[in-house]
Amino acid sequence: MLYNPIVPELPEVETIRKGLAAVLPNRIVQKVFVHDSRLWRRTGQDPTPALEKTRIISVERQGKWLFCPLDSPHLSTGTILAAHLRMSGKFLVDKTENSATHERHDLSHLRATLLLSDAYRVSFVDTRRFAEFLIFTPETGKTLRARLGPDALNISTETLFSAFQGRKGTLKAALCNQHLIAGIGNIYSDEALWRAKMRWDRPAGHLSKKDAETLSFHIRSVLKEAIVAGGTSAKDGLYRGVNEEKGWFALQLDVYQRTGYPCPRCSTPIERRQRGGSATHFCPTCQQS
DNA sequence: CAATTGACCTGCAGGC
DNA sequence: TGCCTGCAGGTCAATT
Repeated sequence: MLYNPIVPELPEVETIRKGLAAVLPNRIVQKVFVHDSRLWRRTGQDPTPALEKTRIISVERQGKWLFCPLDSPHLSTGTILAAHLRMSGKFLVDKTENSATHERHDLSHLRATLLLSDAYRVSFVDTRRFAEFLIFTPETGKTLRARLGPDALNISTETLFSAFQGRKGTLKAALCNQHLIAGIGNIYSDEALWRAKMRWDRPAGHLSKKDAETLSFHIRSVLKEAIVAGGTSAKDGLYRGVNEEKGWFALQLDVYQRTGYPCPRCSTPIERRQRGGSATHFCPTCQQS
């Protein structure tokens, strides 16, 4: 059986955000257990004590980041708890009196547990230990937020066009560059380029307005369709929603991890190129613009 | 400044 | 059976 770890990108993070947003807002963090201090490596400090007795205001998302604004008399106004799932981070939400969830799930990579009011429990599992948590104030988070590009979900022609202007790297690299546009990774860059019939190795800076219109349309539509499907999970893959549910967008993928299969448009076998640490999938025949 | 490469991690498939 | 290698890839620091 093929092992296909599916890494969370915008649609997967958005699906998780919705799941968390159904429970977290207005609940109080009663207790925090951090089982792996590497989770906080960016600041090097475990802010667990400061988190307790705070109220979670909402659960928001920009790109692949989750942001939870907090309300506490002990924290300065605007303090935010942020999480990035990186490769394999997963949230599970259940109630403490319902131990079945935890018994069912493999918790050997449990990294943190948050106990909330009304007996809700949020478990954070991360096999590969790339995920990170971060607490920042508007002041300390300025750099992070400023370096993050506009969210890809509703990216406009104008925004895409100006973000790619002057770039000499490939379209693929620009699409995956979170400083330019936030939320797209390896799956959805391949899928958007296939839908737009564009070569992955075109210089990003050469896009015309018309090209930017075409590409931004396909970015928006592939991301929205994937969100409707609940994201992409693979057989035995890593991504799950907060209630352990799989997403079904894998059934709608046209090129990603479909090397050798016929292109849905022209039947040419899909090709694969290694690009740095990741692979690009494309149709050599009908992705020529 | 922009682009590229290696490090960080772990589990599994496939080869021998 | 078990060891070894390659692959999955988001982000950042270091390098070109």
